Amino acid sequence: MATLRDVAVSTGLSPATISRALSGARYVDDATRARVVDAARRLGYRPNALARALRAKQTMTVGLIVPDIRNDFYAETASVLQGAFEERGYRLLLCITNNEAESDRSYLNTLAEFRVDAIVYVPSTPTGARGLLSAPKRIPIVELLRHTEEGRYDAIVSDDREGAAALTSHLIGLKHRRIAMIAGPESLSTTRYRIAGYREAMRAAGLSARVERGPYTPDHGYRATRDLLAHENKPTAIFSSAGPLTVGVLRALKDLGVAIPGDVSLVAFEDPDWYAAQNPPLTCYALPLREMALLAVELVTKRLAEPAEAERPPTTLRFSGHLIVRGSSAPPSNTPADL
Amino acid sequence: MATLRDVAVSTGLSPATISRALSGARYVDDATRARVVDAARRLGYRPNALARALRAKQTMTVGLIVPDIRNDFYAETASVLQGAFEERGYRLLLCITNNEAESDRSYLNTLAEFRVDAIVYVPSTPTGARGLLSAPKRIPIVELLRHTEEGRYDAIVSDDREGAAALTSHLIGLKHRRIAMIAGPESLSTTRYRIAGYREAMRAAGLSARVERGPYTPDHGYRATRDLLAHENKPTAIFSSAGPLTVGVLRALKDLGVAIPGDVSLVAFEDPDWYAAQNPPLTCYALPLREMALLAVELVTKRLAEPAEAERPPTTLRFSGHLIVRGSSAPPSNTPADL
DNA sequence: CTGAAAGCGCTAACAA
DNA sequence: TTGTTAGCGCTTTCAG
Repeated sequence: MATLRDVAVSTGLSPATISRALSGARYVDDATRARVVDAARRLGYRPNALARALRAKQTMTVGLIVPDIRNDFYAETASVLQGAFEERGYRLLLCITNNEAESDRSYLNTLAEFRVDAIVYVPSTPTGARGLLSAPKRIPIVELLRHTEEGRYDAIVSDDREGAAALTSHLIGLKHRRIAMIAGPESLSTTRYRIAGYREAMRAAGLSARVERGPYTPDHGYRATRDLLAHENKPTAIFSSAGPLTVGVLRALKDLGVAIPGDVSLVAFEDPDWYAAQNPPLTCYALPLREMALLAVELVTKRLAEPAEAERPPTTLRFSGHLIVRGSSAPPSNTPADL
Repeated sequence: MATLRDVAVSTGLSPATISRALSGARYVDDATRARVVDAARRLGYRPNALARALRAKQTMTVGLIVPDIRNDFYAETASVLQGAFEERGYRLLLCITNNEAESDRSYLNTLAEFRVDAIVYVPSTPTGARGLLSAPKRIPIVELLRHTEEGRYDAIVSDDREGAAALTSHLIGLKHRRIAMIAGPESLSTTRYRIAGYREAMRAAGLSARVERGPYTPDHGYRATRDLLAHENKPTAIFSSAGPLTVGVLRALKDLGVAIPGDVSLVAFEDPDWYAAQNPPLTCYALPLREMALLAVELVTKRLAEPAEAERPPTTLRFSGHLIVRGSSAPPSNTPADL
């Protein structure tokens, strides 16, 4: 691989001049630059980003830690982040934790070793980036979508409580009384808030809650649904709190021959593309994912660019989504709603 | 940020010893190592991966270039790759091209500058990694899922032609005669092969083909479907050649009040989770994505590890998927199939 | 088993 | 405008 020195030798100039000609725009004779650029091309020279980063003390790389890239929720987020950072000249180092707390710790450290300029972090732990405590240098971290107990970092989160309450209230408004929720693991902040919102809405209506906890997988959605419908007093409505769960719920309802919304109403958190394409399309609570991700980029680049920003205390921004009523929710069959 | 030298000073040892104690396992006294490890922890020392890579001439980083991470097809692939490379100690640098050829070129070069040890590349151009031609050093590249004209790299691809033919033949077997295909842009190898497979099956049955080309987006799927159903001689079956297209197709059919499979049968390429959860579940052609991705990792690490492998000529491996018949395909209503 | 010295490829003072 | 020098943080001979 050709180095800057090779270009220097081949042109009879000094390395410094090559460097200036190729990156530092100023102080180079036009003719010289032309000669350099030409030689560089001929030699197939590619600057070594590592060496450059080592000198410059910045890698132009941002670490992204997400729980699961197959989940549209995070895929959409990653996609937006990648595009926005790309525009600003940053690369993205992707880490996938599968919702495992131990992975969080390990990736956070790996990213620190790689000297990423910043980290966008969707935490899978209640405790957060404390595994980084070793690193004295404060590397900007923004927590996205989920957040941790300690308020040491910027956080951009959704109002999960409100969303869950909105979905639940919608069902209650349709006169459902036995509404079950299928939730994720309680170690995650989103899960806790969604459960809280659901419980509050139920309590306010004098109804008793029923929550099925488990991992954020189709399997859990499937099993929970079958469990819920296996017993007496089965729910007339189900609230699925995440995309992967919904996949399982739908499969289970199909396998059981349960009609939506005829036998059971279904509402869900988030709004991946395919929800609207369902038959019937799913009532859901949609979050402004794109805006949230873009704000994360904004926040990070601001902290990176302005030294003064580095010391500003961390802020938490909370975004609201909105309820989208579609065909999957209707009054329970034996209790017509008075519309 | 603490450096190796800081640890050296703090222990009264030399940098060389610290380095050996922390990475090079051999030739260090146990007591010394303990002292070093302790000091390192106390100082919050994190080795600088950049400096290490610069010296070692390997970054332990693999570049991944995919067209669209929101597409389950690539999300699943990325997820498997990330896990497998992680296990082998490699990080993943993620690039998303949005199916734009120019992005391919630019990312390929960025990755070269970053001195990634290898690249897993899902190409969005017909020409391929020729934008890398500048780099004399041969960096291992494996083309995944799609491939390019030049056979200069290892390639792991699916038998798209066979898959498309299988889906089409399935519909023909059900006695459909007007079968339309909704396809992607012809610049992509997958598109060309899928179209070819479809055309061949149609021709073999003496039927005339109808292909709607466009970008791999729900929008294109939506518009194409509406177009197809707007005219006389509308198709009795639709073949959607990718997940994002299917989202649009389903939405259009719903908006038009067209029943599946009553009015129109629908079959699709690939098999994201939610296909099976559809109502009716979608007949599709599923590819062994996981196996393909794992093989890519295998191939890359082999080339990386064994110097002899570096010179082995590139191979192309083609994987077959299998047809999964589900509820979305049935005989056309006015022409009952003789089963 | 440990230390000294050199250098990976680049950039940024400082001189010329 | 161009060249010289030093050094980012690490590993790796080569001596001791």
